[in-house]
Amino acid sequence: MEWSEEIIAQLKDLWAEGLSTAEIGRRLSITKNAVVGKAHRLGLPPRPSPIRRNGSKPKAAADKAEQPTLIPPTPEAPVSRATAPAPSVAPATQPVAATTAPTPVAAPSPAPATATEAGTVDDKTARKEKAAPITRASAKPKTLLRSISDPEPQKRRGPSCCWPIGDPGTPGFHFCGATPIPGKPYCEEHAQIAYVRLRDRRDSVA
DNA sequence: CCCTGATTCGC
DNA sequence: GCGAATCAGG
Repeated sequence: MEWSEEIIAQLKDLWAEGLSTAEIGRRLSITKNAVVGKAHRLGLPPRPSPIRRNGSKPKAAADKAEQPTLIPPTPEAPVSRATAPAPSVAPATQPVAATTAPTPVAAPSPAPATATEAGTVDDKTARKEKAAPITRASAKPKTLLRSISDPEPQKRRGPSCCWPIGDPGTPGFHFCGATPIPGKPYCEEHAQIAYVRLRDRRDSVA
C-alpha cells in the first residue's frame, strides 16, 4: 500500500470527520485495519473505542511479564482542587471537532420507498444501505479552504455531488460536482461507494 | 451475529 | 512501515 501524501491527507480528513475506520477504509479502498494501523502510526487522535485491551494476551504477549515497574508515587498534587483553576486558559473555544456524530446518517432521503432501485433488489439488502456519514461537504473551517469558489453549491444552482476530490486544504481540492441522484447528495458513481450494503460491503468498492 | 476500534506481530 | 489477525466492547 502506497500511502501517498494525498491518501494520507484524505485519511486524516475522513478520520477527523468522525467516519468509522471501516467507512474510511471502504472509501479509500483499503481495509479498516489499514486505516486504523495507519491512523495510529500517524498519531491521529483516537476515537471513542468500546474496548480497552489489557487484561490478557494469549499471544506472544503473554510472556511479556509485567515488570514491577516502580511507578513514582505521583508526586504531583498541584490540583488546587475544584474546577476553579484554569485561569486564562483557552476561552473554551475548543470546537471538539465533529466527534459527536460519527454516523449521523445524514441521508436526506426520507423516503425509503425508493422503489426505483430498491424494489427490484432484495428488500432487506436494499434497505440495508447505510447513508454515508460524511457530512455534507467536508468543509471544515479550514480557513484556507474557504477560498473555494462556492462553499454552498446546492444553494444557488442545482444540487451537485459533494464527494470530496483531493485533499481539502490544498489548491486542487474540489467536490465531484456531478449531478447527484435525486434525493441523495452524491452522483450515481459516488453514491455507489457512499451507500454500501451492510451485507456484502466487505468487498464492495473494488 | 452484526457492528465498532485497538493492539499485536509477522512480514 | 504495513496490515491481517486477533481481541474486545456494544
